[in-house]
Amino acid sequence: MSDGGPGTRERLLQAAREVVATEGLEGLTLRAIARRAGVSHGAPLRHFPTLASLLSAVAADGFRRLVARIDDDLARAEAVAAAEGGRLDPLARLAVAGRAYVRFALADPGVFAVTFRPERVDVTDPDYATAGYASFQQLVDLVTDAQATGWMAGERPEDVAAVLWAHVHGIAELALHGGLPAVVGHDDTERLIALSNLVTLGVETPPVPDRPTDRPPREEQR
Amino acid sequence: MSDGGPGTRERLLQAAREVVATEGLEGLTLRAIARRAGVSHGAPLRHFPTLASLLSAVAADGFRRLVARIDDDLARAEAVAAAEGGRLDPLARLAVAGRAYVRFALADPGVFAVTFRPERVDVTDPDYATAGYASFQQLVDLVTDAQATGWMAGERPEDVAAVLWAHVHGIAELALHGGLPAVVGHDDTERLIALSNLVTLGVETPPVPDRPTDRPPREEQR
DNA sequence: CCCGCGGTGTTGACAGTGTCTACGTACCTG
DNA sequence: CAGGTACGTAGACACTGTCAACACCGCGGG
Repeated sequence: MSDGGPGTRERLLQAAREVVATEGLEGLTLRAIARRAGVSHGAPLRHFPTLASLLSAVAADGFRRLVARIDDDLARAEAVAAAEGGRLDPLARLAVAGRAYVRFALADPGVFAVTFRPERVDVTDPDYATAGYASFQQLVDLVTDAQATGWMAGERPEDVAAVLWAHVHGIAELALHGGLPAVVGHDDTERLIALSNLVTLGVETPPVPDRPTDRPPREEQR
Repeated sequence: MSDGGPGTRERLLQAAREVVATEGLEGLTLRAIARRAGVSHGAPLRHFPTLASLLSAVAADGFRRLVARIDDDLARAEAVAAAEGGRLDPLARLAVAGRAYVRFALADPGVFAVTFRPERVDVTDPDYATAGYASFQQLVDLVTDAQATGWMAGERPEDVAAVLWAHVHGIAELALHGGLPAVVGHDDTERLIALSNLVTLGVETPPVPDRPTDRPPREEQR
């Protein structure tokens, strides 16, 4: 047998990402995933007991990519600050993490939507739960650092982290599905992110250079 | 004409609210609504061209009740302040409105969930759009008042309102579907609301007395 | 050898969904 | 009284997720 292609299980996960990217949440159906992966409509059930568990696997992977993206943006912003002979304030780091969260949501809206839609995902899936917990813990650590400077000192870091997460998540959902132009008159998400960070943290968002591999150098095609 | 009960159209809307309250978003199906209303599965389509448009009507009504609830809580908090010989700061009014928003979400989770789920609602429905716009405008007015005191002066009030709305909405979604205990270790939503207001507005949330008619005696028009 | 056997995939069911169409009725108006 | 219109029903259609039955295929043990 040729080991050239990935296993069917991986192909199913990739097919799910492609379907949600092109057809949206509505079209994210078990049979559509099977069609995209080139297998029969019953084949996915040999690898996942149910559709929700397949989507949970996609979501857990999304959590892990989110954590990596935030870490990467933090390192990137820190490098900029170091080049100017300084270091990033803990509040500034929180601001960078918040922007990275929203950017991640905008870069992969389908996976992001699946991840936080409890009616599509099996929230009791252990892999999903631990990946989500790790993502939350990343934020708690940033909050703990910030509290050392006196900001929101005395509050439980988990509570502060939950509030900040809710705020940033609300911004992401507004940018994704809220119809920004209809409600605000423009669609400058970056401005709303900066304003959100200013309101919650009282801090300007530090610059983060665009990553070279963010989008393959393909111009929009016709 | 109208003699015995409400018209079929009203019965359908009420049935939709009951179904989502008891069966959740998953069970909110056209045929389930029809069954609950005691009509055949095709009858709803005589009043609404599609399921999404029926849910849009439910959502638009939800928007109007939300506006009324926030106005009511504002008046209530203002009365408390007046009894103590003072008046509410504009930032304090924003805090009261934010708490009212979350409380509304918790009081009617089903309707709230439907209202902000674009895949269930027809967002182009004119009634839905104008009701949603009115709700947003209520917030913009509160923000404009607060800006007169110097807070976030110079920012477009629509932008500030959008950010605050996203924050409060994120808190509501976290409280509803985020599994607060799993992520934070307790389920004290009031504390998270207060903390959110403290972070965004730098202000303690003023007290709002519980309304006596919070769950009104479900009176039917007869 | 071949025999079973577990992993994998296919096919065909089944109940349930939203929506469309055909049909019936009851009521109001000209 | 005739006719049209609003409303409700029943049946179909193409979907969906899930399950059961069947087929293939690489193996290890009699």
